[in-house]
Order: sequence, then C-alpha cells, then structure tokens
Amino acid sequence: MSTTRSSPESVRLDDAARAGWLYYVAGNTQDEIARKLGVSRQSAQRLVAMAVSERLIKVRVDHPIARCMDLAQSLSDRFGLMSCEVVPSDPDAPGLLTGIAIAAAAELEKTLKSPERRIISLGTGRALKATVEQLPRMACPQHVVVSRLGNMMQDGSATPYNATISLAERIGSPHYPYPLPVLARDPAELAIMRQQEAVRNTISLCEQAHMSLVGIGQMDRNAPLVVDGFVSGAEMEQLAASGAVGEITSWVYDQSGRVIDCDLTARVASAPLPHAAERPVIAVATGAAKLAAIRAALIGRLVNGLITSEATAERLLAP
Amino acid sequence: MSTTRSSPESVRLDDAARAGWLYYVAGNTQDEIARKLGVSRQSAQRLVAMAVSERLIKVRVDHPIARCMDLAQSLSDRFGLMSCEVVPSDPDAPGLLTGIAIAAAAELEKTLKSPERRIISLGTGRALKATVEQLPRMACPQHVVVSRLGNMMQDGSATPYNATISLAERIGSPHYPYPLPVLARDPAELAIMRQQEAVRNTISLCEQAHMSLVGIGQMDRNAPLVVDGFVSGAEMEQLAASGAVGEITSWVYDQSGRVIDCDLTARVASAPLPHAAERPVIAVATGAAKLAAIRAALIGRLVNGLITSEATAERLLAP
DNA sequence: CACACTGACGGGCAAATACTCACAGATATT
DNA sequence: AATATCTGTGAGTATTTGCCCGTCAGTGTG
Repeated sequence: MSTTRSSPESVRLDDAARAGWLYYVAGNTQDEIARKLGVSRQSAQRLVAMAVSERLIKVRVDHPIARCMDLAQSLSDRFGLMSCEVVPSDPDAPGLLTGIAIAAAAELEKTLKSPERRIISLGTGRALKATVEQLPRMACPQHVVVSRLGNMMQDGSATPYNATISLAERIGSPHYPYPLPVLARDPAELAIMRQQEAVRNTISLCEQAHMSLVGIGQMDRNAPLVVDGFVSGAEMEQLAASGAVGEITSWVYDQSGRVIDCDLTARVASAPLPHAAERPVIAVATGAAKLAAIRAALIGRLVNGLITSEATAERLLAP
Repeated sequence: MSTTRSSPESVRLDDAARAGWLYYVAGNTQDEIARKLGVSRQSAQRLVAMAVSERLIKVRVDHPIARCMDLAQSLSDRFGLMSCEVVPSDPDAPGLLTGIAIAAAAELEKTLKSPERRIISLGTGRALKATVEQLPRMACPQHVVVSRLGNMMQDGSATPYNATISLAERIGSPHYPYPLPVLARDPAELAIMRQQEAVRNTISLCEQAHMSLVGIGQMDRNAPLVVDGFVSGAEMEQLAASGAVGEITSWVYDQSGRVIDCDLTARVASAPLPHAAERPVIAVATGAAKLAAIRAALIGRLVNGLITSEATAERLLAP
C-alpha cells in the first residue's frame, strides 16, 4: 500500500510506518513483518528502526510515578504554580528532551481538545520544538496559534526552532507568526515597529492567550541567545556579570525574576511577558545549566506552570 | 516530602512505569535499567513486561498510514478476512482507482515473486485493469493466469476491461481466457457449453487458483453490468427490486451475500464463486456506490480479502 | 509444625534484534 | 561516458530479549 501520490520518499516512510505499526501496535516479530511486507528480515528491521528515528512512533507511559508527583506537588506549593509536571530522568541522559516534550504535548493536547476557540501563544526553543513533534495530528481549526517573539535575525534570516508554524500545521489552525525580528536595532526603531497594526494585533493576541508555552534560556556561553547568534559571547558575559540569570522569549531577568533594565532589553521586540497572569503560562525546561534560570523565573512569577525532569525538580527544591 | 502512599502493589507498578519509561522513552537496554534501578536484569525484564501488560505503555503511530492499518485490522476482525488493505483516500478524488490499484498490484506481485508455479485467477473490471497497469513488467513463465469469466457478449464482441490478457502479457505467463461468453442464451445452452473440455479445464484451473482477484459490481444504473451492456436498465431495476445488491464475476447476490436464484443467474457462464475458500480471494473495490455490494460480499464470505480505500473502509465499518 | 501454595528471583538458553561490513545499483559529477 | 558518491541490501555476527525452570521466602491450612 502506498499513498496515491507516491514519491519514492513517501513510499519508504509509508512502509516504515506500516512496519512500526505491525511491530509496536500489533506485536509482530520483525520476521513476521518481513513476510507480510515481502521484504528481507534485515529490511524489516531497518524499517522499524526508521519508524522510530523518524519519530513516527510515539510512546507515552500512562502512570503517575509517585516520586515525580511528590516533586511536582512540592514545586507547586513552594512557587505557587497552577500546574506542574515532573517526568522521570534518565541518570545517564539528563538533558534528554523527549520526556518533558511528551509531557508538555499532553498538557497542550488538553487545551487543544476544547471545542471552544483557544488562543495558544508559544515561545521558541528546542524544548518547544520537541513538544510540538510529540503532538498527534489533530484537526483544530477553531483555535489560534500565535508566536510571542520573532524568529528572524535583524538581517531577515530565520532561526530553526520555530514551534508556531509546526504546531499550526500539525493541528490545522490559523497562526500568527511574530511580525518583527527578535531584536530591534535601537529603542527608537523598536518604538516605530510597535506602531504597526500587525504588531499591535499580535501582541494583543498574546495577551489574550488562553495558554502559553515558553522555554527558558540560561545565561552562559551555551545559551540559546548566544548559540543562535543574537548575543555575542562577550555581551553574554557582561549580562551575566550584571546579574542576569535567565531569559524567557528574550526578556532577560535577574535571580529574583525581574527583567533587567539594560541595552539589550531596550531592544527586545518580543511580546511583553505575561507577568503573574491568571491564564496558564507554562515553562518547559530541564537541565543543570538552566537551574538558576528556572528558579528565578519561578520566584519572579514569570511563569505559573512548569514541566521539567525529576533531577531538575530535585535540585530546584534542594537548598 | 514523602511518597503520597506506598502499598506494595503501587510501588511495583511505579517501578514498572519507571522501567517502561527508561526502556521505551529513554531507549535504555534492560541491562542498563537493571543497573539504574538496582535490580537483576531478569527483574528489569519483568518490570518492562509488566509495564506493557498493565497497559502503562501507550504506543501510537503518527502517520496517515496508521489510520488505514487500524481500519484494515477492524475489517479483518469483523469479517474474518485473510488479508485486508486500506489505502489512504485522496480527499480530492475519492473515486480514484490509482491508490487501490497500486496496493492490489503490490499484493499480486508478492504472489508473482514465487519461484513455484502459481495459478492466478482474475475477474474483470476497471479496478483490475488498473491493477495490472500498476504492475511492473516481470518474467514469470512459471505461473499461469486464468480468467474467471468471459469477456465476450453473446454476439462474440469483446469487452474492454480484460485484465487476464494484459497481465499474462506483462509477466510473460501462459494464460487461459475464459472460453465462453459472459451469459448463455438459456440454461439449456449453458449446460451444453459446460460439457466442453476447454471449459471444464478452465473452471478446474479457477478452482485450483492460488490467488484470485475480483472486482465488485454494484446494482444501479451505472453498474458495470449495465454499462457494459449485459443487462438493460430495466432488468437492473428489477434485479435491485428483488433484493440484489452486488455482483462478482456476474454472480448476483443479495445483502447477505447469497447468490440470487433468478433468470440471470441461471444463464451466468462464469466459473463458480470460490465460496469461503482457503485460498486468497481478494476483492478490489472502492467507492460509495459499491458500499452495499462490498458489505454483502464480506458478510457472505464471497471473498476473504479486500483492498479498498480509507473512506470506503470507514463507511463499511460505520453502522 | 509440617505441608502445600503462591509468587518473585536469577541462571541459562534459544529466539529475536541490532550492528558491521562489503557490495551492487542508482545518482550525481566531471 | 567515465567516475565518484550515496543508498539500500544481504550475510554474518554480537547483543539483547523472552521464557522455561529450579529455588526459595512468605503465607495460609490441617
């Protein structure tokens, strides 16, 4: 079987999906799959492997693990969160995003299932991109997806970690990319940009969002802001020296979670942070490097929800 | 912080969930899990198995093909089919035969790849013709292709949808056209025809066929039987009024899949239907118009395999 | 208190699965 | 058209997994 329109690529993916289905859902051995699909056993194995590596196979564990739930409860109590999810860590791969991406996708899916129109605003980042990839395709023309920040450099080139478009495409919703670059050249340019109707409209949508998902960036040489080229390594060091510990949608904040008043902040074009909002603003972040950034965001009530890993949750609660 | 509640049962399930998570999400081997959880690898294996058997692990395949396989499985279960293929429908061209033709060709190709002699019997119809057109040329002198019914009118003229000759030509096999017209003038003539050695031989080949592909005709003014001029519009209405819902190789049947005892049936010269056969008899059919005809054929076990479209499969399962 | 029963454990082994490597055919490049 | 590159394949091999089975601790029973 193949799609009516059969490019060699899609035929192969079809077979991979089929093999994956037979393996994981129907419980066939690869030998049986090989016979059913009329290929060699090795090829069947490759197809199954491809189904996994192409992320066609989505696995979730449907059981509340007590320790994780305890941690989530403690975090909620300590930082007054509306929602908190803690997923098990793999001690050897603490940075793995898959786990929290699955959890974040489940959270997002709850909102998406609403028959009412929902406005969903998203930040950027690897965690959010991974989250969207864990979401099943579903038809949600009633919702709206809006980006909280641009995905362009000043020169117009795009960054790869754009979750908005992927999400909108996956669920068939209208979407609003953020119509500005991440940073303006200077405050004056920013003021002019903000006058545009498209910009005002998009920011207004972000304010109204029924749910927001954001990533959290740390302040070191491996920070997203540096890696993606928005800030130089030297600038980053200067920021960190002046007390910056993290950023959300490019708004840089100190250890109390207060946005820092600096040259960079004066040029950030992103939608304003929904500080202490009554609507869910959920951070998706994990890893030792982001600890201080996450803690500050929680302290400053920059977010009211968190999805993180067991190991990170423990260390957030530690001192 | 403490565990919310720790019955020996829930602790074990907890570990199972954790092991399942490490295995399926984080991709550890059972050996690694054993080390991380501090148990023997056999225990780790049991935990993973428990996570599966307790349905803690939910797998889904995120590809359009997945829906088709679900439908195929449901159809197989419901109607006791040996094989079932459901191909994605193109929403823009629901009646398009290309998809199912490709699928049917793939199915056929599996049989053709056998080095052993295989007897393949075919019905007629647009779907089968399209199927043969999707088949690559291959050299199969070891096989035999035999037609289950004539392609001549009583006057000796031929109908265009003859798949047997095309198939035999394409794969270089000897072939046996059906040596009778579709309909005899009357039962007496039919009885005489059936005496001929060529006829008996051909019918015998059909009975021995290792694989049979047939189309399914509906009972309306656009039915193949009418369009090809074997039955007049008025006769068709009469047939439909007397409970006929479909036909396979000109054998007309009711909604239970029982061949109707009527004037037409008494004159049908086609090879007898291989009712409830142990060899694959696969119907290739799609479209809203054929729904009742396909359903009845499945109910009556006139075929034990089906290749159809996603949309048709959905509607077959619907009520 | 002996005894059967239940259920988990770990050893061991066969089956299943993943990986490596060399090769053939296709594709791109010159 | 010849050559380099890439992709997919099959064979062989190493690793991983599933499962049988003997053992043993805990438990209820006569």
